[in-house]
Amino acid sequence: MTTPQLTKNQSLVFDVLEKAEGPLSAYTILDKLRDHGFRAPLQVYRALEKLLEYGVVHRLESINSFVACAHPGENCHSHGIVAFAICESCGQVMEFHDHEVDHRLMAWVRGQKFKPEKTTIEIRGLCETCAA
Amino acid sequence: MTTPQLTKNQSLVFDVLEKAEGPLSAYTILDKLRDHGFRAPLQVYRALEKLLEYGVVHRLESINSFVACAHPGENCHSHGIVAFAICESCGQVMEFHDHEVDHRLMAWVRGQKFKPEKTTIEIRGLCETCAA
DNA sequence: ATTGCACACGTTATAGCATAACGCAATTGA
DNA sequence: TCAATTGCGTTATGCTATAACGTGTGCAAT
Ligand SMILES: [Zn+2]
Ligand SMILES: [Zn+2]
Ligand SMILES: [Zn+2]
Ligand SMILES: [Zn+2]
Repeated sequence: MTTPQLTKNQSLVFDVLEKAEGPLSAYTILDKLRDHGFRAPLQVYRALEKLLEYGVVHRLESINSFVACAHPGENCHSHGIVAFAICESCGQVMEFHDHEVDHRLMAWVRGQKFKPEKTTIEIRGLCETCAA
Repeated sequence: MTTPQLTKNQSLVFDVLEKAEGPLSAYTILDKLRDHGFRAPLQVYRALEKLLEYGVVHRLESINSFVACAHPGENCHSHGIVAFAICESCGQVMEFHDHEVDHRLMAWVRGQKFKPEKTTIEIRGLCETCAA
């Protein structure tokens, strides 16, 4: 899927996420955009829905937050499963792909005749700096 | 860690989860226990906190729900990372462990000097029955 | 040109998930 | 006995997400 031209709200939300140091909750994004006319959560959630669809933003299920894709330009949807390491102290997120992990997980679910749609891999812990 | 004797509330919550067909939200558990005197969400969340600590219940981050461990008797914490396949149609959950997946993920984070604490792997999709 | 449709947007209200803060009672162990 | 710990009950609050309604705009088919 190619990323279409973003609408005004989508651009605003994406810019906030791109400039952020780490993942943001929808309500944090809302607060950062009040000066730009945002008044309600739905304005954020509707933009996020599209950005997720385009693959330029990821949702971190374990912390109810959103982060800009770390691979600008590429289409993250084509990399297979995306995994995240999330520092619980500073919020920094590392994003990576591992085909062997994909392969093992998909082999297992196929063996169960399970049809996968969306996979979440999130490792919470401490980044190098915060663990020191 | 060995599982201590459960308190009354912990037993009630655990029994509800064990008898359930699939994962339940905390508020669903609350509703099922109103006849037993439960009145407030905290009664459920406090019991869940302990059950998670003992490893007899798992939290499914992607659907804000809780499920009894599929490996009664064993201590699930000792199996390394636990992965779940969650049917989005019927709610059925399959739980499994894969040491190779653990190994790859842990090797990657070690390479980043990241110190992992808790890992979530959740595959949402359709089970064999629902995909037919 | 008019109609119909798709889509983004704005607003209000509501639903669903989780914890803070207080106090009380029972247990334990010094 | 006294202090510390743990579980429990209650009230209130905060955070996350969506339902339902209406508006306006652009565009294609008639
Ligand atoms: Zn990405
Ligand atoms: Zn950190
Ligand atoms: Zn388990
Ligand atoms: Zn199913």
